Amino acid sequence: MPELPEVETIKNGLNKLIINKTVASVSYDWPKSFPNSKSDYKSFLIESRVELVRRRAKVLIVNLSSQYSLVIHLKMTGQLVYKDKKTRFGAGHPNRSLIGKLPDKSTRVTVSFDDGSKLFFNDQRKFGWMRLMPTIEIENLDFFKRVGPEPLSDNVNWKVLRDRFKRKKNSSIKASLLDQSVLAGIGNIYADESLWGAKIHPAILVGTLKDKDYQTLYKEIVNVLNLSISLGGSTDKNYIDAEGKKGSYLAFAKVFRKEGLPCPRCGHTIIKTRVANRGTHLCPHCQRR
DNA sequence: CACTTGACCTGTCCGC
DNA sequence: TGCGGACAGGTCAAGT
Repeated sequence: MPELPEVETIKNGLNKLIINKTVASVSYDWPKSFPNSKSDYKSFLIESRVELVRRRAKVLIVNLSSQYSLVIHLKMTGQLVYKDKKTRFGAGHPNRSLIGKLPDKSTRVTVSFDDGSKLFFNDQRKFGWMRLMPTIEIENLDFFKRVGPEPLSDNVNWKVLRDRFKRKKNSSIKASLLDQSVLAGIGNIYADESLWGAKIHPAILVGTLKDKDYQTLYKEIVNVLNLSISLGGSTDKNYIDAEGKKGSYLAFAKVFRKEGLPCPRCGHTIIKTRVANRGTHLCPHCQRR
């Protein structure tokens, strides 16, 4: 899915595109993608106004004037794409092939605003969801009660990272980075990229890490996430932002999907293996066990 | 408890 | 071409 940088990019886009718009109607064709009762969305989504779009971990929160919010998880293949009435996606338009023909067969939910513009929730694999709930109850969701701190928050530093990893000492470092209750927002791409930056083998057990490792790893996580946000995230297959644009981070990635290519640091061949049951990319020379 | 595996889905790619 | 299996950015429930 969209990881932290992709969700952040979508959030920024939506804050430019849908603030103060009023919902006119909603339609959906896959109930699990929109698990809300008809009376709820008629009362608290229709005719309510979008006030603010926020992000926590990989989750988007659209605050509505009804005191309800849409809580959205895009999981692996979810997209949130805005399309207004006047933009023409004619031949030659850069986003034509991506959003010109929406809705399409992957469109699960369509939110229509009263000015005729629409927000499409597309999701090929149907893992994602868009749930309506009272804004004050969001913090009580199990996920939000357990989720770890935001890695780019001012309150987080390498010592926080070390403390968060304490209870994971018998897990691999990669599995721990993917665990949202340890640290929020990191997924498979940025786990591999930051471990390469820190020269740490993904299968190393957390219990063997030294303070120096945490210092380096924390710095790499911040660098990698910030770089990706500045590049609009990573587009591997499905990801596009709220305007239909792809992200360009993977052109700068060092190991993710780079198996068979030389390591940009030492020239040894990058390999792909399996750690924590996930495809894992690393340089076997720089990242020793 | 901590940790791993299977399930949720569709689509694509690769080997036979 | 067709078919089976593995795999894909995430998370949860159920297993050990």
